[in-house]
Amino acid sequence: MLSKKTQYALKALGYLAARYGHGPVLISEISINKKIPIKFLETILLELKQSNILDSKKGKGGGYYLLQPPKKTTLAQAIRLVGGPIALLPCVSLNFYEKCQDCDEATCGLNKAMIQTRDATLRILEKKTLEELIDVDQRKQV
Amino acid sequence: MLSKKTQYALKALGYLAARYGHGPVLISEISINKKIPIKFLETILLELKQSNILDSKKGKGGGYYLLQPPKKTTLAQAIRLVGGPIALLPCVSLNFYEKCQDCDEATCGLNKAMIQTRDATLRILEKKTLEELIDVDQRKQV
DNA sequence: GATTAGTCTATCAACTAAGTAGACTTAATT
DNA sequence: AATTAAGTCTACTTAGTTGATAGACTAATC
Repeated sequence: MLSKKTQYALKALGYLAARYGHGPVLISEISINKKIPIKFLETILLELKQSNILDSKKGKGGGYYLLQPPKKTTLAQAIRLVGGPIALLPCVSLNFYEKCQDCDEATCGLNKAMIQTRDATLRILEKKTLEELIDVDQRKQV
Repeated sequence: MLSKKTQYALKALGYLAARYGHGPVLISEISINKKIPIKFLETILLELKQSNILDSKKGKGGGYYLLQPPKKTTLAQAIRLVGGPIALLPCVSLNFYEKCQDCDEATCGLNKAMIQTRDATLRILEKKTLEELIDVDQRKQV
């Protein structure tokens, strides 16, 4: 299961994706529409900004906005930015790898099984982009 | 990523699978071989016992053992016993479902994407059993 | 310069991971 | 039968991480 933070980040990115090209969006607007605690959302958006996927504008008429078209960012990228590992075990994670102390990966059955699930998951998450997060009925707006 | 507890549980079950039919196995033996903190392991095994997948024998010559042949338990079952959700979001979890407050599942793009990854993951985890967790070079013993 | 909105710091609560201490149970030894 | 050793079972404590809240601060616009 993804952390709350990651879940919120995906929802916020989806909301911003629907508004791409239409100027900054208020934190409070995202918070209300996506039911995300506003102070938690602040820190998440700030972190996403520091990852250079978002930018913000201060003052009146300010807010957050996507830097690139939604199509350019895959779900796998988005998850890794805030949430960390996609794999179920550290020893099969591509980006957050840690070696097991107790087993040899060449013979470990658990490792083999988890690599398969990781690959199956990535096959999907690397194809889907932020554009797919836009609700079907809003998609024409983009 | 699975919780530490779930990771440990899978490793312990794998160890017990390799010893299935050969009497009780000491907690301390599993702890040493699988590098799991012994007191943490105790609580995990106890919980697994209460799920009726393991049983234990107290006193001298005691220990834990699998109740059923390793083949009978899938990895999906094992993970759910201790770790909970396999899905990446609550709103796509079969066994730990929670409705999102902010979206309609019929139109939500995130929901759709995550259902696909859940199904891909389950397709694998429901085929693999505890038998596959036995190290290749030990498998003949069973 | 007043208002609006993002940024930063500090704090708190809940949960997970892990360790400590001891009680209870069984089997072997005497 | 009593003792002892080998094991699980139960309760409590601590450290670290995650989730969530509050308030002061900074920057941009009007």
